[in-house]
This record gives sequence, C-alpha cells and structure tokens, in this order.
Amino acid sequence: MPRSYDPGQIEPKWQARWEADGLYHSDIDPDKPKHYALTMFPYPSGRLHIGHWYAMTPSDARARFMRMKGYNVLFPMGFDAFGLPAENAAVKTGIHPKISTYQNIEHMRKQLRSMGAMFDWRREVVTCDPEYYKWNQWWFIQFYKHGLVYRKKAPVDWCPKCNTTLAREQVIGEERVCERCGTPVIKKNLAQWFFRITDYAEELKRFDGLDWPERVKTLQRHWIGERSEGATVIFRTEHGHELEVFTTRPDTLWGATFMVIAPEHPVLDEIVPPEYRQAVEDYRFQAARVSDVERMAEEREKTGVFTGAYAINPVNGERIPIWAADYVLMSYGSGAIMAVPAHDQRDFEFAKKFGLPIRPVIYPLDEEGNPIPLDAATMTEAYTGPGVMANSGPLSGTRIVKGKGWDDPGIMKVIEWLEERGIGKRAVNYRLRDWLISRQRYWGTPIPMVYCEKCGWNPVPEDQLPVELPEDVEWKPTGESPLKFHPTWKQTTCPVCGGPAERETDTMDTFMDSSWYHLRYLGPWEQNWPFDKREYDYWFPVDTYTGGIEHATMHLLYVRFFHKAARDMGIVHGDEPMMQLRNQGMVLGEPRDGHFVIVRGHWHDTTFHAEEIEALPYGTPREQWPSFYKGEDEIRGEVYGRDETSLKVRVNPYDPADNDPEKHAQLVVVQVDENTRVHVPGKEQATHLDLIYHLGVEKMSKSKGNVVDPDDLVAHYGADTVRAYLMFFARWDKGGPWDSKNIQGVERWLRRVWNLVTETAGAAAPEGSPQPQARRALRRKVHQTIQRVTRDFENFEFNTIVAALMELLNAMQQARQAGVVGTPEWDEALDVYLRLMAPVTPHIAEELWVEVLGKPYSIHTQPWPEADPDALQEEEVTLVVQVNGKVRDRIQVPVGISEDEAVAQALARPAVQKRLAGREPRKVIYVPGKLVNIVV
RNA sequence: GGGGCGAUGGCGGAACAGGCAGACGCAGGGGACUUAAAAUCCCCCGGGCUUCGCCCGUGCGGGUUCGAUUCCCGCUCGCCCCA
Repeated sequence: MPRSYDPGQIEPKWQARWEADGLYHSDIDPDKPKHYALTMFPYPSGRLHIGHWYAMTPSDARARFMRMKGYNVLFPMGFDAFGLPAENAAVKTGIHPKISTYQNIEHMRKQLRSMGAMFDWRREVVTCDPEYYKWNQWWFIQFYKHGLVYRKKAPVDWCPKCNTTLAREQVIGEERVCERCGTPVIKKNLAQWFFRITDYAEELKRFDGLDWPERVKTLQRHWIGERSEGATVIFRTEHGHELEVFTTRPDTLWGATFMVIAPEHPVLDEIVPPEYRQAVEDYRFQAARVSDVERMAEEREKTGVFTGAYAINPVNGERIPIWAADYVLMSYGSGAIMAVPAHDQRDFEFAKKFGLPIRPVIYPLDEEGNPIPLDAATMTEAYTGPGVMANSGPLSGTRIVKGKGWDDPGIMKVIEWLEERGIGKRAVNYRLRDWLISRQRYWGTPIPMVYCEKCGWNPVPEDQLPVELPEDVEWKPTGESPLKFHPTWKQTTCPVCGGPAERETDTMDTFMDSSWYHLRYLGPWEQNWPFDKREYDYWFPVDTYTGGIEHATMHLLYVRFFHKAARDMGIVHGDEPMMQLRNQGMVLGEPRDGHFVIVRGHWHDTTFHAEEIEALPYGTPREQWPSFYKGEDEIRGEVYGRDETSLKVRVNPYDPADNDPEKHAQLVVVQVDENTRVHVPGKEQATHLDLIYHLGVEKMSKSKGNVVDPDDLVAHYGADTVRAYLMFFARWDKGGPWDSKNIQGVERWLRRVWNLVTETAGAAAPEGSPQPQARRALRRKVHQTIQRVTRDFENFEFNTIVAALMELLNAMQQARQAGVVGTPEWDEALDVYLRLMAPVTPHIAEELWVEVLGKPYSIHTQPWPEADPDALQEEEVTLVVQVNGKVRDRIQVPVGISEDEAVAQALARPAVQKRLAGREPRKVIYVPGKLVNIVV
C-alpha cells in the first residue's frame, strides 16, 4: 500500500537535509557561468505576508531553473531592518527597536525557511547590524569626498506625526500626505544633507543594454524630467534674507519688477513684517484649500497678497515688492520666483490684476533684424520669444537668439556676467530633486559628520567607524529623535583640530541601506571593504532582479545612481548594477458575500433605525435569499459595511448583467444601538459586529479581514502547493484576487502526481512492445512540455508552466490507460516530469525522485532536460479548411504534404463543395501545417 | 488635463510570429467506485436556433487583410503614474 502525499512530513525533512548538506551554498566556480538572481529583501515587520511569498517563490523557482540549466546561481536573502515602524512602536510600547527588530528577524527567518527556497543563508545581511551600517557611513564619506554630498537649508516636506523629513516621493498624491501614516505634510526650513543625484540625471534617463520593463523606464524618465538650463540668482530682502530663485531666462532679470513666493513657503514666517502677518495668514488658509491642479490651471484668475516685504534686484539694486501667490507651487523649484511680467504670461496676468509695473527688456526683431520696441502700456500679453536685450544696463543690446538654454550666446553672456559679480551662477533644473538623506530619527544609520565651531563640518575618520547608535535612549512621546537629547552621545572631538565638537544627530534615509545591499551579499564577512573583491569579480552584476513596481522611482533610481557614483569613484565597474528587472503584481483580497439581513425598525430622515436585525445563516446561496426590499418599517438586503454604531445594507439585488454592479448599489445606513435585538444563526448574544459584510476585490488589509496568512496555508496545504498556486493563479506581473477554492485545484494536481508516480514507478515492462502509437504520442508530449516549460521559465510566465505540467499529467493518465506503463517512454516521462516540476515544487519532486524512483540525491543538482527534436516531430497535422476565411472543416494530413495535394484534399471535402456550389475558387491560400483557405 | 496599461465563458486565465478562440484550473452537471462520505477515475460544460446541422461570439464603432483576441483609427469603461 503506497503512502499518500503528506507535505507536512516530507517538507521539513528535505529542508533540514538540504540545509545540513549546504545544497544551496553558492561558491565561486570559474568553470561555470554565473547567475546572480536577486529578489528585494523584506522589511522585518514580524510576519511574512502572502505578498512576500508571491515575490519570492516564483523568483526562487526561476533561480532553481537556472541552476539546473547549468549556471552557478547566487540567490541571497537579508533584511531591510532600519526604519520608522520599529521606532514608532518603541515610542508607544517602550520596547527598544533593536530588540523588536531582531525578534522579528528571528521569526521571519523561520518563515522564510518554510518556503523551501534556495537562499544561501551564509550571506544574509541585516542592515541594522553595525557591521552593515558601518559601510553606509563609509559610503557616505566616499560620496562626501567626491563632492556628491552637500548640506543646505531648504524648505522640506515634514510629517508632523512621524516627526521627520520626507523625500519628495514619500509624499503621496494631491492631498500631499505622508506615505507611512497618511498625515498631511507641512513645510519646514531645515539644514539637511543631500546627495547630488541630479548630477547623474541625464545618464539615469538612459537604459542602454538593460532588459527592464518599458513601464519602469518611462516612469523613471518622467520622474527625472526635462533638463532646463538656466541660472540661480540670489535675491536678498531689505533685511538681508537670502531668496534663491532659478530662472531659464536670466536675460530678463532687468525686467523683474516683483517677486512671488508660494504661500506655504516657511520663509514667509521670517520675512513678513508684523502688520502684514494676518493678511498673509488669511491668504495661506485660503490657498491651502485649492488643489495643485487648479493652482496650475492657466485660465484661472490669479490671486495673491502683498507680504509687506521688499527684495533688492541684484542686477540693478532696485527695490521690488514680494508677493505671495498660489500660482507659484512649493513643489516647483525653490518655491520662489522672480516675476518678469513683460516676458512671462502668468506674471503678466498677475501684474495686470494687481497693478504692478511691467517693464519690457527683450525687444523682438523685425525682418531686417531691427528691434521693435515694446510698450508696457499697449502689451496685451507677455512676449516670451527671442530678440535683443533692452533697458538692461550694461547688457542692453545683447542678442538673444533662442531664448532658452546655455547654447544661446546671449543668455550665456548674462550668466557669465552674473558669475563674475557673484550674484548668480549657471544651474540646471530637473523635476528630479537632489536626494535628501537626513532623517530626524533614531532607528537608522548615524550620519558620520561632526561639527566644530572652528572647522565647520567634517567627516568622522574612517578608522573610527562605525559611529554606533547608543542603546541607552529615552523615547519622547512626540517621536523626536532620542539622539538629540542623549546626554553624551553627540559630544566628540573635532577630527581636524581636536577641539570639542558635536556629532550630527540625524540618521540616514533607509533607501541608503538598500542602495548597495546587493554588493554586501558578495562577502558580508569582509571586514576591510564593503564587499569581498573576489566575490565581486565573479558574481557582479545582478543578472535578474525581481520586486514590486512600487519601487520604480525610489529604490530603483537610487540604486542606479549609487552604482554610477561608485563607478566614478573606481569602486565598481560597469554602468548598471542590475541587468534584468521584472516586477510582480499584487495578491489582492478574496471577494465575499455579506450576510443577508431582515431589519425591522423605522426611518429617521435618510437613516433607518433598527429595532431588530435577523440574519440568514452565512453562506445561504444567493438564489435562496428572500427578495430585496426597502419599506416603511422593514428593509431586507445584503450587509455591505459596518462600524461601531451602524450597518450599510444594500437593498437592491446584484445584477450580473450590469457591468459594474458595485457602483449601482443602493445602500441604506442602518443605525444600531444597545436596544437593537440581533439574531445571527449559530451565535448566542450576537451583536451587529458579528455580521459579515460584502467585500469586492480589494487590497488585503487587516481591518477588512481579507488577509491570508502564509503560515496557515503552509500548515494546511504544504509549501509546494502554496508555491505552485501562487505561480498558477494569475499572470505573475499582474497578480489578482486570492481564491481559496482555486488553490484546491493545485493541491489536487500534486496529489495526482504523487499517486501516479508511486503507483507506476518501477512497474514491469508489458509483454511484447504494445501501443507504439501511444508511446510515441507520450514521448512527443513529454518533449513538447520540456520546450514549453523552458520557454516559459525564461519569460517569467509561471502560470503556463504549471498549466503545461497539468496538461502533461492528463496525457500521462491517458497513456497509462493505453498500457504504456513500464515502457522506456513511461520511465522517461516520470524522470522528466519530476525534473520539470522540481523548481516549482522542490519538496515533492525530491521525495518522489529519491524515495520512489530511487534516483540519486539531489534532484536539484540534476541537469535540466532537453527537448529531443526527433521526438517533437509530428507525423500528421490537422489542417484547417476555410472558405472565405471561415473554418468549415479540418483534415488530417501527413506532415510533409505538398501544397497541391493539400489543396486537392481540401477541395474534395463535401463541406467545401457545398459552399463552392459549382463556383471556381478565385484564390487559394495555403499555410503549411496550418490551413487551406479557399476564396470565392 | 497629460501619459501608460488593460477589457476574452459563471470565475481566474490560455492562445509563441495575423491562421482551429476559450489550453489549464475553479465553480456547475452527469457517471463509475464506496454501506456512506472524502479521495480517486471517466464524461459534459461560451450563447442561440428549426440541433447528424447552422448562426452569433474576444468592451463598442470603423478600417487594413483571403483571414483580426492579435495590426491601425475613433470611442466607452477600469486601473496605475504624473500634473
């Protein structure tokens, strides 16, 4: 009696064996081609969720496939362990993030092992280890030494709840809320450390030689934006406050008659005199209600308020008023502009509305090249074209050829003039901003910089790294960084003069950690360099990188910048760190019906006050529901939502013919109070909170109760089933809703494979050599499947891999009935089948391979099967016979049939004769092996 | 508003290069085995009709082609990104 399939028994057994044997240790082997497969490492939140499985197990399957194909494969894993959640939890619970993080990592290591993935754990990296973040600091100092780091006071996005700065891409959407907590962000003027990623903007827009999704490349190009060449010019207020503006038209500086600052700009607090504060505040309040889209709209009536402050135009010393207006966006440039109404349309409209002076300083040229003077009084719109400079002091008369870019000699002449006087300098502006590194938090890498009164900012000497985080810290309920308040930590000595100095108390953005972790995997044991150089020479670059699309403009841009900067420092080579990128989609929640309820009560305005709620047993089929109803003292329908005091009940039935039934739901709000009697079958003393509400396909979230826990799934189905199902249920790059029924199909598949192999392995050959046709057919199917599975692995089309294996199983089932068991073809089929499924379901494949077929351990070191062209050869093909492009018949013909013969056979068919009705074919199209199309 | 992606049975999805639409699985129906259930095995399963056959059918409307789920144009809806 053969054993039945028991994943709970075989999976831990093989996991332990593989680990003990070091089966997945990846070591340098110069005789084999290498393949560095990398999947994004997780944040140690404490529990692995199904999304991690979805990202990792297909990536693992492909890494295994590459290994069987003969590559020496590296597939490492680690933890992205710094970050806000652990620290926010510490503020709440008092548990030190170090403790919670390492506990979480310990638990997640176990969970990751249950996947049966081929991770080489000797290379694990944990970014909050001093051993790791020492190198973050080292990198920071290299960047600093190469002029890629600067410190600047700048208005930054600040989350008041997380008490820290946010990078531009961590501010989400029109509402400008914090990515982590959803709190609306505010602006603060803070001195911060920046990386000069914009130095690499042009190169980052090129993706030469990269096999990356078009979507990601486009996203990054858009994110970086167009290069605009111009100059930054320093304006000062009367009281000496600096206001830096960027302009692409420095040639119009003499025409700047006022300045405009975004109303939310924090600098306003410093420059607005007291008697204007109220007006500016009022305007700010009003502007905060207008969306950026509206603010940008060209046709919108301009609004604004005078701030009471004046600036000095540095080119002519003129005193010009400073206005606050919402057509200047904080998110664009520095949030302040010089306004040149004669030559900028929006400034023109603003000046007209508020009666501000307009002074033309560029005159267009007529056909002979003579300037046509402009008169402010008669201008109806701004003149934005080229011409010749006028009213511009020493530079009057300078030709402006294009009115844009540094290759315009006139503009360049102006910039040089500005630079000579120290008023401004050439500058390039992109949509992309420099990378803001500073975070005002504890749980991150300390920025290794020291401030000395005498010597200013200097890096910590490299032999003093790492600058470790102090452990004895106090959590402020506000979430402010404990580093700032630590009694001794920041006191140090100046690396230059040896005098007393203070450490930087800001820590690094965690994107720093993930910008080079792929290098640290290449020798996390290395003490004197961020990676092992021998390992680097062998494994680098990453051949295949997999992860979520949400990292398209953050992590994936930073990681490329980091690599290019390191290349220019001579630390790494090649232009790109990751050659091939693939993104997986998302596993969404499973839709479900709600309880059907009959609610008695009364109406109060538009809400229905419930006296009694009676629910049908959950799971009652829809056909058996009573009719939906909305009446005076009773409503009947499906529960669509609930909170503490109310239910939402859908009172009109779902119409399958409706293409968007969710949108047309008529929902009644039902008020529930302590007097409402609630009856839920199978539940004593039920409350309305026991009612299950309807869910469509939505993101999984705890609050909706639609998350699936991979641990539960593994306990119930085994890891192999979960792995295979995640590959099977949807296109990997698309993802889709979870389906708890569908997974049983995959479970059934594995059980059928188990039974087929255990029941037929080692069977004696049948007498004689029966069923030559069935044997050939089986062999053909086996080799066709090799071809399909191989191709699909190469293309990351995991769903069709599983489908092809299921199909082959069905074919083998047929062959079994035809008496093929025990033949060489059958034995080959079993052998190939297990190899093909090994990357997808590594445990069952190993068990059947070693224990049932008795083949040598391990299946995972076996070569990938190759399709035999002879076996693929069909003897006969089905030709489709069409008349006027419509399929009318099919004929079985030998493979090598001639066109004449095929056409003759097709014409002879009664179905064709009937439709020809005596007419002569006008044209005949023959596609060998496919079809004959007869046109009349 | 701009850009990108997508729309195929009751459901998830296949269809490699313009050539048999619906592979594979789920759900559903029928049968075998079984005391019964589970498991397993076999068969059916887009719609319609006057059902040995015929007609329609890949969001909608056009076009190119002998032939279009596939290519082109326009539209509708949905999702994502940007503003």
